[in-house]
Amino acid sequence: MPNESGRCALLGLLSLKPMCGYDLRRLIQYSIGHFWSESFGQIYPTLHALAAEGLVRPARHTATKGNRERQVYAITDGGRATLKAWLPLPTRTQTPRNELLLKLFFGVHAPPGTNEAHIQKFREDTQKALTAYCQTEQQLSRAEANHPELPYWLMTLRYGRMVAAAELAWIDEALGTLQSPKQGMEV
Amino acid sequence: MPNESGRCALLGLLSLKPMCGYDLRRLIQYSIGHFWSESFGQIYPTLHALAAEGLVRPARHTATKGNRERQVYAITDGGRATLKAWLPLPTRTQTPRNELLLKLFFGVHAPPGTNEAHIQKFREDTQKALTAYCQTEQQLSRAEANHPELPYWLMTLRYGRMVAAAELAWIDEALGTLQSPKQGMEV
DNA sequence: ATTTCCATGTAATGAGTTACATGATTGC
DNA sequence: GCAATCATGTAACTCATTACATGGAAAT
Repeated sequence: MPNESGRCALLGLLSLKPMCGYDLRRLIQYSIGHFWSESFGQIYPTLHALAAEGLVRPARHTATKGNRERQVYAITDGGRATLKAWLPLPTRTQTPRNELLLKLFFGVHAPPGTNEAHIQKFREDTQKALTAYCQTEQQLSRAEANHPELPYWLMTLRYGRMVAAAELAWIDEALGTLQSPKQGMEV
Repeated sequence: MPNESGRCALLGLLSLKPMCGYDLRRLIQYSIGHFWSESFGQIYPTLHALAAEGLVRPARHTATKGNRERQVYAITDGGRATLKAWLPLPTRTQTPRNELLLKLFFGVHAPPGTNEAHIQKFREDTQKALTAYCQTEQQLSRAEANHPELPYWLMTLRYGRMVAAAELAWIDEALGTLQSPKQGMEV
């Protein structure tokens, strides 16, 4: 099967409750958005494919609140089995692509202030992300206090939090280095 | 121009010295491999395109040591200008895709031991990466002690090092959580 | 003898985003 | 009245890996 992880991301979320494509998109951004993303262009065709294979099943076809009709999908037993079978498979790590580090690597050729500006932008983004992680942790801990999956969800949030903290520490160090590049970085 | 960063990665490396596609591939893995990668399928066509635009220029066409002939490319003034113009452009962050965190997020459905095994594998990989960063830092600091770009190179290595250290800390915490999921993670 | 490394290139395949088309409803 | 949100879907396009084809030379 091609793109097994994308399919199983949808299956995993549908194991929580039946949803339509639009719901899935929103939930993805809120829940697993900091380490996974799917666009509409992926979600809708994938849902059709999953339905064709019997891993999800079209549920009610409601026109909630007079809006355009929503096609809700529910996971099937086959879908749950597929999810369970996928979890133990070895994870493949994606080839990294960090444009900030790439530009910094060639930073000697950049006009004055360029590198600093990129890092400052990165600091803002990282700070925002860190704040979001903390907020989500608290909201989730309260709203889903007794949910059996809560510890797993918090684990992934902790990852984001700890990496973001490390990035902020690096940012300060890097800005210091750029002020006096001759000194380099002591090991 | 499509794929500007991939092109500029090659231009940046060619600004160090003229190289053939094979050299570039090797140097990419050694120098920027922990945050950027290019496959042969990208490198060779890109080199042709860059040559057609006059950003690189085919240099000697030698059959070094009796091997198959190597097509060496050198960066041109136009290529240097393109690189310089690209550096200040805003960096775009790639959509993250971390299969380990995805599987952990749905970890409640996994057979016993699955999550632990994934994290253990991640620990080994991260430990190896950390060791590699430290080695490269030392080698580079000695071999290129007076190179004006050394501080920039070390900066990117530091990033890898600090993030890897944070990941190792998270790993230990996460393994602890998996032993007693009821306790969750205190904030 | 056989594997590994050097060296270049193309074709097939797979992802995955963005833009577009459509249209109702809700809030400002 | 207008923008934003809800809702689904397709088409075009970009990006990138993998596999394949070729073949000499060096190392084991």
